[in-house]
Amino acid sequence: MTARKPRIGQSRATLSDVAAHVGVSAITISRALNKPDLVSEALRQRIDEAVRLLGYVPNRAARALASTKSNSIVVLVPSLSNAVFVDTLAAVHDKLYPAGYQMLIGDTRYSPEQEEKLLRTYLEYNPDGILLTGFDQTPAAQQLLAASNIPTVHMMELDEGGRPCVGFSQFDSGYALTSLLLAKGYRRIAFLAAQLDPRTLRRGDGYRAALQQAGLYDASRELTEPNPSSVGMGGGLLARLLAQAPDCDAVFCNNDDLAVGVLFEAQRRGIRVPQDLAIAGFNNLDMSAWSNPAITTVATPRYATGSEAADMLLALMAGRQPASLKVDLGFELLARDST
Amino acid sequence: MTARKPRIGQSRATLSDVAAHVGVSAITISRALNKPDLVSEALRQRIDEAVRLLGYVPNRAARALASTKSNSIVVLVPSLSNAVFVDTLAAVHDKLYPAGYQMLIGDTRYSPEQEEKLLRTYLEYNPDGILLTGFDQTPAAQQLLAASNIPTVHMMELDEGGRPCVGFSQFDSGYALTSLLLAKGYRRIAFLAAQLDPRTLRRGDGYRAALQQAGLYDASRELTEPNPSSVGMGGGLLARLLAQAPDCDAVFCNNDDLAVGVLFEAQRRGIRVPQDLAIAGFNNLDMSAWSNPAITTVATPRYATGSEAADMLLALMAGRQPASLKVDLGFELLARDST
DNA sequence: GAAATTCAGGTTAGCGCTAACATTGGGTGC
DNA sequence: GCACCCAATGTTAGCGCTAACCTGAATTTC
Repeated sequence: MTARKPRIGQSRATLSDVAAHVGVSAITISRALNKPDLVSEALRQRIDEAVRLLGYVPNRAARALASTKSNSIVVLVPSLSNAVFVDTLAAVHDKLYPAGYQMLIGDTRYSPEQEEKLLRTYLEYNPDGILLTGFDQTPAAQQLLAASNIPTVHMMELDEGGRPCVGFSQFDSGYALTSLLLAKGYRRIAFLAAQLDPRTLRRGDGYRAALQQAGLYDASRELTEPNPSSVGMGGGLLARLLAQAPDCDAVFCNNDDLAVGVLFEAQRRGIRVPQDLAIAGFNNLDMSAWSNPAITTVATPRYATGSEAADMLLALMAGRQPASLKVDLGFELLARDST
Repeated sequence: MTARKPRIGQSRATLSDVAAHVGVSAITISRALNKPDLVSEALRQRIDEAVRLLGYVPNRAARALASTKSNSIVVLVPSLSNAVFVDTLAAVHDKLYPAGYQMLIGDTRYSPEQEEKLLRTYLEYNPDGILLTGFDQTPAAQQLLAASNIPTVHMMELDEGGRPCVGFSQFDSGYALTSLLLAKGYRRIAFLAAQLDPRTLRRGDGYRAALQQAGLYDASRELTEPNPSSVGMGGGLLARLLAQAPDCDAVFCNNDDLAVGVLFEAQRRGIRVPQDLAIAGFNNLDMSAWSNPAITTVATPRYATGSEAADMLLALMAGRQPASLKVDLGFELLARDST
C-alpha cells in the first residue's frame, strides 16, 4: 500500500485517495472499477461505497495515458444542420456508447481542408477509431490517416479500392430517380442542386447519364448553387430555372428541402404540380411526405449507415476481420403524388 | 538532455523523439510548440522541421495530465436533430475553437437522467468549462456540478437565482405571441406542442396566462404530445384538435415544423388559412418563411445565445467577472400572412 | 500430505508531457 | 571590472492511472 499523498485544497479525489480511504492499494481500486471480477465481493462493496463517499471520478487523461487506449472515436461529418448526418450520428452513438466509446464529433462544413484540420486536432486525442464521410480527403489528410494506423471506416459512399466503407451508390440513386421520371413520361427534366459536395455531384452524374442515354440531356436544365440547401433556396432555384429553361416538365431536386421550396414557389406562380411540373426530391426528409402533393423522393439508409459503419469499426478495432469491407445498403425510390 | 528512449515498432513519435532528433531537451520542444517566444528563432525553425519530418502529433492525454488543463468544454444539448440547438452549437464552436478549446458534444435526448449520465462521463475528461441547456438538471447532476467546481453557463433560459445564463424568457415569448393573436381578433386560440421539454412548458404557461387574463382560456384547446415534433405530427395534432375543439380560430404551434404540418393538413381538409384558421409557429425555421401563406412565428436568438454563452464561459474560465451573469437576448415576433 | 494451481491482492515502473526551479553565458550599468 | 540581469535552455519531479510481474495464502490433485 502506497502512502497517502497530502492533498491540498479540494481538488478532485484520485484513485489513491480512495485507496487510502479503504486501506488497500491503488491498483485494487483500479481493478474493482475496471475488472470487477478480479476483486472479492466484500472488498468491492467497500470500494464502491468509498467511491460514492469521496465523489471519485476517474481521470480519463490518466487512464488513456497509462493504457494507451483512449476509448474515443472521431466522427467527422460535413454538417450538423443536415438531418442526414444527424441521423447517422445518432446511429453511431447508439452502437458506440454501449461499447464504452465516446464520440468526438467534428463538423467539416463540407470542406476537405477543414476536415484535415479537424483530423490533425483530433488525432491528438489518440482515438481508437475514425469514421469519415466520403472519400474526398486531402492528400495530407490521407497521409495523416495512413501514418496514424488507426482503423478507419468511410460512410455514405462506396469505394472500389478496398477501403472499409458503408453506404450506397450515389450515382445509381441519381440514375434511378431520373429513370423513374423518364418512365413516367417526363422528357425535359431539370436538375437543381445546392451544396455541391462530392455526393451531390455523383448524383448529378447519374442524372446526366440517364438523360444522355435517352438522348434527352440538355445542359441548360442543370442548375447548381454552392451554398447549403434550404427551402428558401429551392424557390430561388426554380425562379432561375424558369427564366433559363421555361419548358421543363420535371425537376429533380438534390434534397427534399429544395423540393419543398420548389413546390411552394410553383404554388405562388400558379404552376400546377404535377400537371405542369413534376417535382422529385432526395433523402426522404419528414416534410416531403406531408406536403400537397406529397413529394416523390429517394429514401436513403441514414440510420443503417451509421449503425453498420460503427459495427464495422468495432470489428476492425478488435482486430476482427469484418464480414465485408464494403457494405452497400442501397436506397429506395418513393414515388408519390408530385410526379 | 535526456537519453533517447528506444522505440519499438512504429508507434507515434513523442516529444523526446523530436528532442533527440534536434539535439535538445524535451522541454524545449514543448516550449517551442506552446510558448514559441521563449525559444530562439533559429532553434524554433529546426524544431518545426523535425516535427514535420517525424510527423509528431502531441498527445492530448499527456498534456492534460501534466498541465491539469484539458482545453475541452462539455456542451450538452437536448437534441441534435433540432435546428435550434445545432445553430447554437455552431456559434459556440465559432467562439471556442479560435480560443483553443475542443467541444465535447453530448445529446441528452431531452432527458435529465441522460444528461446526468453524460455529465458523469464527460467529467472524466476534466473539462475546463461546461455549457448546459436550461436549468432542469437532476439533483445528482447539480451536486456533481457543484462538487466539480467547473465554470458552467446555462443556455436558452434565464435564472433568477444568479446562475450564469444566456437566453430569453420562454414565458414572455409564449405570452407575446398569444397576445399578438388576441390583438388580431382571434378568440378561440389552441396550443399544440410536441416534445414537452421545460421550455415548451414555459411557453405554454405564457400562452395560458395571456388567455386567462383575457378571460378566454379553454383547456380543451390545449393539445400536447411527448414525442419529438415534426411536420407529420403537426398534421396529426390538427386532426386531434379538430375532433376535440372544432371551433378554434387560431393555433399556436410550439415549433415551426408543427405549424407547417398543420398548414398542410388544413390544405388537405379545405380549411382556408388564415380565413378559417390562423396558424402561428415558433423558432423561425427556414421553411416557415416560404410556405403559402408564410407562417407567423417567433424569431429566437439561437446563434447569439451560443455566442454569448461561449463568451461568458471564456470569461469565467479566465477568472474574469463577466459584464453580467444573466444575458437576456430577447425574441422577435414575425407577423406573416398565416395570421 | 507435498506439489501444483488458483485466488486476491501488492510492487514497481512508466505512459508523454509540463510546472517549477536551476543553470549558463552573454550583455548592462557605473 | 564587478555585481546584476535577462534570455535561452536544462533538470527534476510528478500529473493519475494501469501493465506486467510478484507474493502469500487457500484450495485442489492424486
